[in-house]
Amino acid sequence: MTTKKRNRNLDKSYSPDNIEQKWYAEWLEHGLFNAEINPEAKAFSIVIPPPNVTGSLHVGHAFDHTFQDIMCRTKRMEGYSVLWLPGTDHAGIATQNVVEKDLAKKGISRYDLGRDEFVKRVWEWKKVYGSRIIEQMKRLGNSCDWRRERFTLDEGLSKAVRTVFVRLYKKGLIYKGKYIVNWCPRCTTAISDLEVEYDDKEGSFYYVQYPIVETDTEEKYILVATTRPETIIGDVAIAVHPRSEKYKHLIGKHVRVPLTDRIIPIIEDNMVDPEFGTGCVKITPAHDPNDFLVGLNHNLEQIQVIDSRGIMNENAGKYQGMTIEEARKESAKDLETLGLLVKTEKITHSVGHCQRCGTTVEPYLSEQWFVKTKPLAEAGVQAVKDGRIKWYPEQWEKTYFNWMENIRDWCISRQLWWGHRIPAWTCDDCGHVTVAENDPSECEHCHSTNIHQDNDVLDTWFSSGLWPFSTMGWPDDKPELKYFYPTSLMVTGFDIIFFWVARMIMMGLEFMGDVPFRDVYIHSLIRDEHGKKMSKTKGNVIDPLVMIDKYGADALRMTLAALSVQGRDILLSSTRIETYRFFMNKLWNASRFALMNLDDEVHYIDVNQLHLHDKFILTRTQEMCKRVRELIDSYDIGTAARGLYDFVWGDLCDWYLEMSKPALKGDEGDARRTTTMGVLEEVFTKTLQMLHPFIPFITEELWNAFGYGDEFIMRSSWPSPNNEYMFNGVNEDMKVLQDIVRSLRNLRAEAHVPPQQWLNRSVIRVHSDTETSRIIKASLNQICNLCRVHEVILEEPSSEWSYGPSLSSVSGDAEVKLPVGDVLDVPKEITRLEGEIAAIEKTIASSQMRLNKPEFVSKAPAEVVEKERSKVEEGRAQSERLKANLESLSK
RNA sequence: GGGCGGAUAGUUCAGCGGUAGAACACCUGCUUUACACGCAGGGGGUCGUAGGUUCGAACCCUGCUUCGCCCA
Repeated sequence: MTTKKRNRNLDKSYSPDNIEQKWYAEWLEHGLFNAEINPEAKAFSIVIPPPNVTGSLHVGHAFDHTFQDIMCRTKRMEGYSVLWLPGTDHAGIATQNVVEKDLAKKGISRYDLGRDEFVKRVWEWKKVYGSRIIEQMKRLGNSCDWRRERFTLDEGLSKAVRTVFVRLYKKGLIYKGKYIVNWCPRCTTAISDLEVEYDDKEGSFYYVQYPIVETDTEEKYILVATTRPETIIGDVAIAVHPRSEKYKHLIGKHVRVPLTDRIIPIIEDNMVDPEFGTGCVKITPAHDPNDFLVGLNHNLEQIQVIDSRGIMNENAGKYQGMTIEEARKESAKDLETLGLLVKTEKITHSVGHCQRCGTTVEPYLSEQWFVKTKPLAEAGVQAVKDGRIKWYPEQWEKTYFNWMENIRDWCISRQLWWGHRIPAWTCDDCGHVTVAENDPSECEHCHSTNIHQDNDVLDTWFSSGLWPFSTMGWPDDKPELKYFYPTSLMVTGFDIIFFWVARMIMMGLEFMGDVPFRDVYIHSLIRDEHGKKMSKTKGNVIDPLVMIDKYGADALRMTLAALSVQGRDILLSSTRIETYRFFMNKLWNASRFALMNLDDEVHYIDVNQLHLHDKFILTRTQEMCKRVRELIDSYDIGTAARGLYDFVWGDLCDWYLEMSKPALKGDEGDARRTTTMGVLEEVFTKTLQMLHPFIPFITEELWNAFGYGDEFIMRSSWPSPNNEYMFNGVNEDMKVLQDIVRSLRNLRAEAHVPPQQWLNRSVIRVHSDTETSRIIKASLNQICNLCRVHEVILEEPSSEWSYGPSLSSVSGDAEVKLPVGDVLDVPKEITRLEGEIAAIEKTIASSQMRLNKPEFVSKAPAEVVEKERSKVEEGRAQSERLKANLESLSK
């Protein structure tokens, strides 16, 4: 005989306080999150998308992490050796900005400190604040192997970054050059194309006349439209389309650049759209990416008039020292004075902004490092086409292909101090650039010791791209890499598909020779309850930590899991979380009920003692074990969570627990009581296990209360369906019973019988040779119990009616009646019956209409036709019975 | 300009070829011996629009309207 030490003194309502922290500490202490290389077991691994070290946990992380935690916990229970590898990234610009702002409060700039001292300060800052988000992740219940926590600027990861840089450089896939890049004048650094966000902004089109120098033309001016008059002083040409009827006779002539004395040519270039604006454009190679290319093709001068801080420079003449905005106004005014400004026109155009600080991005000519991405991208496309990587939902594959197939070179240098400094040293004597993994002491070409390291650091995403293998010790040959790489799954938001997912694929293929992950699950973003993006300025941010404090981590996790659907934004509100908080209490109380009715003995189920409702809940439990696992394995955690919610609240609490009460009280004898206890044990054990990945804390607590604490639920195996407890047809039979019960309860409510009042009897009239009759007969006591009547009488529909005035309704092929004596409100009951009859006849009519169509009968599947026929048949029988009742009332 | 996704009950969403569902909100009863963080019952939808395919369409196809996102 097995016994369990039960805790029958659970609080009347669930409170997550203490419980969550207590179990997290226990799990940690027992090393349950630790990933071990176990050749006997299959590996399952996820590397976490490293949050920004400056950040704090927002609800998007909470969602992302809940999803990963559910996967990891489930896989552990399924017997995999699971690695969930956590960490943070150094977020170059963001972190540098934060620390600079902090210093600014004390009136210090990073230049006052110098590079080394500043970087030291950032590290200090990181030490103090960088662990905040990690602590927050723990509150959510993340089962990460914290021993393996990594940071993109760690020694190991930095080594990986250098190795990759050097190898790509040697392969010719990294190069340095002077190009137009996106430049943030506030952050004073280059940024990649992806870090520019475009917004429609109000602006003006300035129509400016450029005086033609030659006198042999009919026109004296050529009219150019520009949004940026402040760059006119940097103009080096006017371009027209070679076949432009309007302008082709001007090709080769010259114009005088307004506001200057310079003379520039009118050139032809296919890039010009003759339909747009005035049909010709000014060329400013130093301040526009398109003009830059035109300038290269025509070998034009590059005149920079704006500096790295967005201030007009020494080439800008009288505008020197002005901001771009000021210079724009001022030059427009001057053009007007000169009579060269024909008109201005309001337009909306797309303007790029720095993703980090919102400042208008400037096209800026500077020396930068780039990755030649084409060859890497081709391999990345192939990996997905081959099926080595699968996207969930599949549609994202298209987005990925589209970007990868049109990829442009990636500007990887940043003019920052916080980050991986570019491992390139230029020789002051011979000019040769030495790129090396270890800091060189001399130029590899001329052996001069007069060398200096490049000042720039690498884009943070350069190091994030290596995350799936750099975190496992690459470039060293580590057993982790063999066992856990490629990782099983990447879970992240669609907003970083290009920034990160695509780059990990390229880097993984290039350096590991294999994909970084087999599956990539892309989820939507969390928005507020009105579908608005959460932002601090809008004040609609839902802080997951506040929600955890208020409702508990389990409630938040369950909410996020249940709301998750593929391919749609997730709208979250605190009332949503409240709903799932109530679910925790429901589960708590259901368990409390079970515990109050269990003794310390573990009772086994005597299959011969099972009633319909027992078989039903046992069968449903086994079905859930199979289904939930399948759903989780196919990443459909939303359906899984909602299914569990409905199962617990509906099948288990509303029906089974209510129906188990008589047996548990002993009303059905000892054998029934012990078997029912066995059923509770079976159902609760498995239910808690299935719920555990979603709501780990409360399930661990309840697992203990049930006395299973010799082993953590976290370490238990995913429950497997037991065929002995699966019974054919019980779900359908149960539905018949439930419909009868609902009909009777409905009659009670219609007659305003107070819920607690017991009625003497109800009568169910059904042919005794039917399934329905068999089902009801076997569950008479249950009907009494659920409908609060002392007696249920089963009789033939033809029997003479002898129970006086009563309410009646139909349920399937049964007629349910509730004798209520003289209190029957006859006119009201007549109206109700008429309504019920009308509803039934409507369904008969619609079925009949289908059956009347010969095509339906001949073409629809036989079972569908049969279903319609039986609907008509049953409907007619029902309506006849109700009509008879109606008639007897009307008398 | 190219691409993607959404439009279903008051609200937020499931359903995605065979009789419209849930949660919240609303209404009516309830101190029913697990739970008022609860129980029972109820009202509420011509499934954006116009066509098409089909015996049958919320579901498949096409156009349109509208909202959102990504890319250029």
